[in-house]
Amino acid sequence: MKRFELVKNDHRTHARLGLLTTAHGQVRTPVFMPVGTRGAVKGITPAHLAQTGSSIILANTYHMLIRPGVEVVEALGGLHALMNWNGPILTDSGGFQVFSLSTLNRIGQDGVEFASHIDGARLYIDATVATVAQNRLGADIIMCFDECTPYPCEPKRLAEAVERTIRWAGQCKEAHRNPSQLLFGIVQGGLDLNLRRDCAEKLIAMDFDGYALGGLSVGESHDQMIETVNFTAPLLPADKARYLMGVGMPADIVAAVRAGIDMFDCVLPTRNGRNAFAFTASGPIRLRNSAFLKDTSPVEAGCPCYCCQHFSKGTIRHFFNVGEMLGPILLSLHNICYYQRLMHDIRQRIEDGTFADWSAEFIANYKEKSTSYVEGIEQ
RNA sequence: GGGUAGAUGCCCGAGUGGCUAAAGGGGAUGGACUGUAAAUCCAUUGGCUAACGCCUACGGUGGUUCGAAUCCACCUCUGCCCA
Repeated sequence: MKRFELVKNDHRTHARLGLLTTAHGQVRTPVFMPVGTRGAVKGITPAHLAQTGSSIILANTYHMLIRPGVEVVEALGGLHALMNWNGPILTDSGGFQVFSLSTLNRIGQDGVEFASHIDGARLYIDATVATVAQNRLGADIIMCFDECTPYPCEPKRLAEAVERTIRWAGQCKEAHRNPSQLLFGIVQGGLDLNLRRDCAEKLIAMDFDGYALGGLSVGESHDQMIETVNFTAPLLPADKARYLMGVGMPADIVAAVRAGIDMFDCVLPTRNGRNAFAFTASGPIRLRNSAFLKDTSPVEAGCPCYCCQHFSKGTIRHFFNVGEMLGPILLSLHNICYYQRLMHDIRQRIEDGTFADWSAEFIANYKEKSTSYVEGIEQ
């Protein structure tokens, strides 16, 4: 069975349409995957999630290992039952926590020793542990255990991380016991293009079901990230899915699709939604701002989501102002709906051949509207 | 009428002679967030100014002092207790 079918290549960019087949259904790419780290996409019921056009969602191995643990997930009927999601699920291996919880772990040659961020309990994760856990959780796509590096990063550290990531990838491949689950390798290397190429070549030789780009959107600028994606994506096999992990802002996604990326995940729509930040076609808005006090219009005119169909900006501002949980819930829902509409537009544009101009204009517009986005984070 | 406690910036509230335009909350305003330790975090919040700085401020009026939100006198108002 073919796991990834290339449906169409855009003529003027590296963008492509694809169809990813998993044990729980097919996914049209380019795709955005909402993040449900601990088994739930924060604030959104699976029914509402499906209504946004989401076809595949994420969960996180590290967090599910900490609580409730693999055995409990199994006892509850597996990840799909726990999440009440019958579509495809992808689990991240915990490699991102090597980065995000760097103050709570110690990286060794063979694995990573975590001190639980909940109670300090020791949790050792290596390639085998991560792979076996993901086999048992039962996700449709599982990720190799990798070392996500920070930005900036010492060249020596970066090279060591790439070396470990490659070695661990081989161990993941070896430990992988369930062929109905797709296993993706992860290309690391920071902004070092030679390391990226090296890592990609070695992973490709191991023949994974798909390839991810990791270690990006960790503090570098949009342009730095896209430069790295532009260089690395074409190195990957055309007949396998390409996944840019953790990305990103709408313009990041559009730019990466231009480079030939098929899959994305990001916490921005839900996290920013909880923090009163709404993505809209005419740029981001912050619903806590007093400008919306008596605004009777929806967050985004024409948006079909439940939030925009039934609530005004003024009402949502009120919910945030008084701390009602409905505010975060509604904006999370809207933001995911926005992201899925964006992905739909992207696929449609590739389909009808108007993606190149449209995407260039989209990126230019978005850059203009978001200052922090252009500047990146100075370190 | 007698006694007693108090009056601080938008609000609550610390501060009992100089380090005070005044702690800490709250509220308000703005910002950040990229494979989620985040329904979180950060900044600003008397006036004028680009800034140095100047002015006005701790119930009121006077006073003591080189210097007062802080000490003294009187006044005004508020809470509580007793008649």
